[in-house]
Amino acid sequence: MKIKFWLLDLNYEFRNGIPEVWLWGITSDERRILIVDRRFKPYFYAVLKGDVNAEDIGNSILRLFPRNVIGFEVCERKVFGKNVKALKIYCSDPDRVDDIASKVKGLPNILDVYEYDIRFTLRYLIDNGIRPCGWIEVDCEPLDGYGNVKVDSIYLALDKPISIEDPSIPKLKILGFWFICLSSSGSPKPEKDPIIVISTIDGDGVEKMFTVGEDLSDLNILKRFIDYVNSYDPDIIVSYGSNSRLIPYLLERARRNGLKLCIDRVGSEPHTSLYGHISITGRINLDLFDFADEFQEVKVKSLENIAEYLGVMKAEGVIEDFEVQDYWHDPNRRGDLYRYSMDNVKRIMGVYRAIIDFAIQLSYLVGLPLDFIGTAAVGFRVEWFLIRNAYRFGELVPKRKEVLYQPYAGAIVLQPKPGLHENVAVIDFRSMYPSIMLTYNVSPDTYIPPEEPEPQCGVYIAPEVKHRFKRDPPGFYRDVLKTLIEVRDNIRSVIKGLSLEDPLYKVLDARQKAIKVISNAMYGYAGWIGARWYIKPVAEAVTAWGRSLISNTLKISSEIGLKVVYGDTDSLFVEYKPELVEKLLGRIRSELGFEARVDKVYVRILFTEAKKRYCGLLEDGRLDFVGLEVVRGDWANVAKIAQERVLEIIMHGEGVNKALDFIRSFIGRMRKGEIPFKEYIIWKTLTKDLSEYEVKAPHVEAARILKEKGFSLSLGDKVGYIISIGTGKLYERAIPYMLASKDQLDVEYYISNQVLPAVSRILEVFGVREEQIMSLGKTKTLTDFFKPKVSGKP
DNA sequence: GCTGGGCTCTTACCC
DNA sequence: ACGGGTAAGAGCCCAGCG
Repeated sequence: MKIKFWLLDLNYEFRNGIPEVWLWGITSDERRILIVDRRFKPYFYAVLKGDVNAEDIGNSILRLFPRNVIGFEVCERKVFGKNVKALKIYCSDPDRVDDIASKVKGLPNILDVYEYDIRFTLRYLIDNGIRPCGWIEVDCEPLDGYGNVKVDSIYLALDKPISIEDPSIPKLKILGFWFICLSSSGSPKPEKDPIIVISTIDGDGVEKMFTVGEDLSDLNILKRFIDYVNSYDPDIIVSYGSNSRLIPYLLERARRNGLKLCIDRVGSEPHTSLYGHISITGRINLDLFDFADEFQEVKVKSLENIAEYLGVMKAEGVIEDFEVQDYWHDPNRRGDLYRYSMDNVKRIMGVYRAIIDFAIQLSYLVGLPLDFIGTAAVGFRVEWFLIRNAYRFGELVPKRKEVLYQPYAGAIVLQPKPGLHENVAVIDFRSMYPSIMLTYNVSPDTYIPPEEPEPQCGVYIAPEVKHRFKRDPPGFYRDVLKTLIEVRDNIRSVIKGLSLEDPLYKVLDARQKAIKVISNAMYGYAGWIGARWYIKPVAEAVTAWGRSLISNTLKISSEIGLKVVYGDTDSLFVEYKPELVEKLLGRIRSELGFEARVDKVYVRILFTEAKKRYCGLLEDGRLDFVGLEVVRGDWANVAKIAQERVLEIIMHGEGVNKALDFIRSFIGRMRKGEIPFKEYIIWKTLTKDLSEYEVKAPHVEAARILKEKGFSLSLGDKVGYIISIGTGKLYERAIPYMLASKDQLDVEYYISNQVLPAVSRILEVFGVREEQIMSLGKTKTLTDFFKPKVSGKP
């Protein structure tokens, strides 16, 4: 019989000497099924020396490893674009492929071995051309003997699964959860601190809450939680921080209580996978924290901040770990704990709804299961996408090598013309780096090293660096990028015909966004020394062509008399004279062979002397803040608020005097203590282990204090601290914000080292020096603002 | 012993 | 554990100083 299903998750089991791939699926009539495929065998490639008899070598390998090697095929493949003769060597045990490959590598007439490090389940997906979060059809028959598996039906695959193009998504059963623990000091420790409330919400909005009694024994609530998960039987279990914190905590609490946390579909506990995330067999363990990086505007990546940013819920009523005991021991406030726990599940469900379409499409495009895709760093997302395409291209996947880091030149950034400019158009090249790779066939398999002769087809030569790339045939990157662009254009034209309410709209829009993300990350991948396909000249050539594009555009601008005020990498900021701008775009198209467009027009734009920092007023009255303190996460809010307000005043033409009035009154309010404590917190990331810091720094000292008090901190965490009154270095005066109070704040430090630098950076452009801001001396008049003078720099 | 200039370390941004 | 280019503050070092 033929079964069509949507692939949720997969794993493999080694049973009776046969590797079985288990495909967890959902059918269109919403049955949960398991398909077992015993037909797929693990393998690796051995590339042979040119003049040998492949059959003989294959047979000798068969004889050498009678139990482990079960067959071979002779085949033609490519290694960095060069044709090679290879043996595809099939093994019996997926876990021994690595080992056999390394032994085969040592045999005579073998040049090298490949693809022994591609995981079996991913190998299965790639070779069958099927994708997680996609529809699949397979010929199969019912299968018995898998009694402990919790699905509606189990089948044995009789043939290769086939991918079915169908963008629809079945109704998934979702369960969001959160819990709160009672710690006596610092962060809760699962070895001693019990869970006091577990809250859940399902996909239909049904809320459940499990609470402990006065005895603080969490045995019972863990049991009830486990039972509930199993009876609801979700496809996706979603939370925030599940991989690093929540599930490990639950596992340890269960263990302490003599329980097994059996919440998967085979009756076992969650386990850590090779990729570092926690796997719940047959379900998706979705950790929304893994997607927090997508929201660059949110600086402190807490659940409440992400949820607020996405418009789910205000970041209010938050109860921090160290405050839990106060609430618990106060009968009047215990309810607040329960409310907060449930609020967090509401936040989780809201964030889930905001990201799930994108996550599903990224999983589909890249081919990594939904629970890996979030955990995978950008480089690995690109890489798995490439590996899948390499198979199609006949290119063997190179192994990762240790490569020496060698920096290379990047993009051009122009010195901005400081001051206020009116009517400025931002011209940018559309997807500059991907376009360059496409146009000049820049790819690891088209690169011609200096010692090699020029091929028949001719070469493209990169400016400055002179790296050469074959004109033909299309390289691996060109092929992949071309497909991505075609698919994206296609989707965008389909979307245009859909109404916003059409369920397909959301799906397809998410898909085209996923494609864009991967396309734009290809250049970065190419220059990453950890990349399997890393070849420095590939990345170096891309930036060289980019620089020449920008400098040629500059030349054309000056030829046609269009003034340029700034530019960065793939953009030029020019005075907005529509006819001249059109002329420029036309010449870019005809003379340079690239597409550029007017990205936006600023009614007014302010540059300081610094690159990468400006503020622009858009036609609709909104302000763009770029690079300035306003958008940085490592300045106290007082500085950001003050700078933002000053820029509003200036950009809307209200004049320098009004800005000065504002600053003086703001500083006055700071001194009177009218600004809330939280606006003084400075957040900085711990980028290494505390012991590895070479110099003392405030956030590192604050982190040390926290650690001493029993708070757990790890790499990548943000530390919030304030600077307190006192003498000595800043790092001696830094106090973690949760241990500090308002009266300890060194307000004068914040005025002189946070607020004044942030606002004077702006006002300097108008000739206002920092000392003048505080003095009540003569200040500029309103008319001066319209004839801005640059401060007295050489 | 203190000061200030210059260098280094560190973080976070832009594209 | 995706690239290079850039700004900026605070720590740190040490020459120079009656």
